[in-house]
Amino acid sequence: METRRADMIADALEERVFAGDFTDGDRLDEIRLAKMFGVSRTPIREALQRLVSSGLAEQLPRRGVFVRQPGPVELMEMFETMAEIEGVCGRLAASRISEDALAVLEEANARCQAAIAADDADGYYRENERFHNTIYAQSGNSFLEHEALRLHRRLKPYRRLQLRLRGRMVQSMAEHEAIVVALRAAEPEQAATALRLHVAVQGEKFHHLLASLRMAAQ
Amino acid sequence: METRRADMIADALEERVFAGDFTDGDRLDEIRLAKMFGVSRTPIREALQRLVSSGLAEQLPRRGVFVRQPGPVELMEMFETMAEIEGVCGRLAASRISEDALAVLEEANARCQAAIAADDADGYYRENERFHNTIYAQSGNSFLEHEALRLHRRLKPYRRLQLRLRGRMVQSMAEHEAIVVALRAAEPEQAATALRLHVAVQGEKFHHLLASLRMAAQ
DNA sequence: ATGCAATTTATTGTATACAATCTGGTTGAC
DNA sequence: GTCAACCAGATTGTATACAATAAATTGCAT
Repeated sequence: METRRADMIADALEERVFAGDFTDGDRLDEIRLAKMFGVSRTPIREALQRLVSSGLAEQLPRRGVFVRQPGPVELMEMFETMAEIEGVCGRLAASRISEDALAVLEEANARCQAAIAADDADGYYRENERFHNTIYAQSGNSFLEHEALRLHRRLKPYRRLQLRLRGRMVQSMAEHEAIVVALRAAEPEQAATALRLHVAVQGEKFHHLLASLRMAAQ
Repeated sequence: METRRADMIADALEERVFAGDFTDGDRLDEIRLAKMFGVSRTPIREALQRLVSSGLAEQLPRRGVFVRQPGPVELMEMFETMAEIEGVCGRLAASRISEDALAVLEEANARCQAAIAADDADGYYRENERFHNTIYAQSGNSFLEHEALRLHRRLKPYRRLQLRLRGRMVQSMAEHEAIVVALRAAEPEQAATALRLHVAVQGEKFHHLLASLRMAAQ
């Protein structure tokens, strides 16, 4: 349970950054935020430090902290890194995954299919996340798992966007199937490649999305 | 330049944790530290939060922050993760590395050789670090580079220990040579494997070291 | 003597007060 | 008119004061 106000405020601020209430370059004014949350500057400052340490904001000493949304280049880099890390998880999982976990993956995929049929985007996303988290865990390396979860969390808003593209969900499902096949066959390189591609495609799709948004803006 | 006291204190505390002045489970008493550094609790608390966010300490709400040295299992997990990430950097670098960077790698290796001949452990370590940092950078993905640097920094003290094993430095050098060959040949998988093995061996050696230390303790 | 409970003490979390420094604009010299 | 120095206001960084909560100690009953 979160009992520290600073932590609750940090969560709230992260939400609002993701939601776009605060956008890139905005200064996070301590006094303003303090009034906004009805607390003193102290817990605000602690919360801001947490944002900084998780990369959502940047601190210029004696000048303040500014939200720092990643630009297109950094986003692509983050997607590439995520793809590589998921590939690693897959390669390790291929030789370590349990039968139960394989069942969980297949179940998640089945529910994803159902969600597509029902046009339930939230349900799809929830099961999709479950699929990926399971693979992280089955890497058998909890340190790596946590790193993967961290990055996943950071990319969440963007990953989600990309799913809105027409036909992306069915394609994504096909990729999931291929991943399970490789894992069940205990083929490390195949699993790694399948996962790497799966996430890399997400990055590409996202890139296309960005490009089309930019076109639309002109 | 570091002008904020909190940041300087954070650096100092990290040093002392690495040096073993504070060991696993120790509570980092705010008042004690405040007196020790001659400041108030405020900058101490900021510094402690930095330690927590970098994983060197753990915070139990309303109870304090405690240093948290990784145990043998977590250390092996960290080494494995480092090995995988370096492998990834190598694979990406194989198709992206510049001629200049290749020259830097070869120069670093030459200086490593010289340091071995001169029995200069510090020099060896410095050039070794340069070697690895160059590969991170040549992954062409600065986000990945930063992640690699972060982990590297975290493992630094342990990596260093392992070099003290007899014959390890010459073996390590041979591995470096193989890595450069793979990179120059632009062979992604070969480079990835060479780097993965190189770091994985470090983990193994470190494990042996731990085991022998444990034997000696009995 | 031991186990439990109430109180006391110590420590963290938050609020406020003060110091240091950065920003922006104004003034003055050239 | 341009540029630099300086002053006023605002904002961050640090110190201290207060509140809330967890640990420790004492006292009591068994």
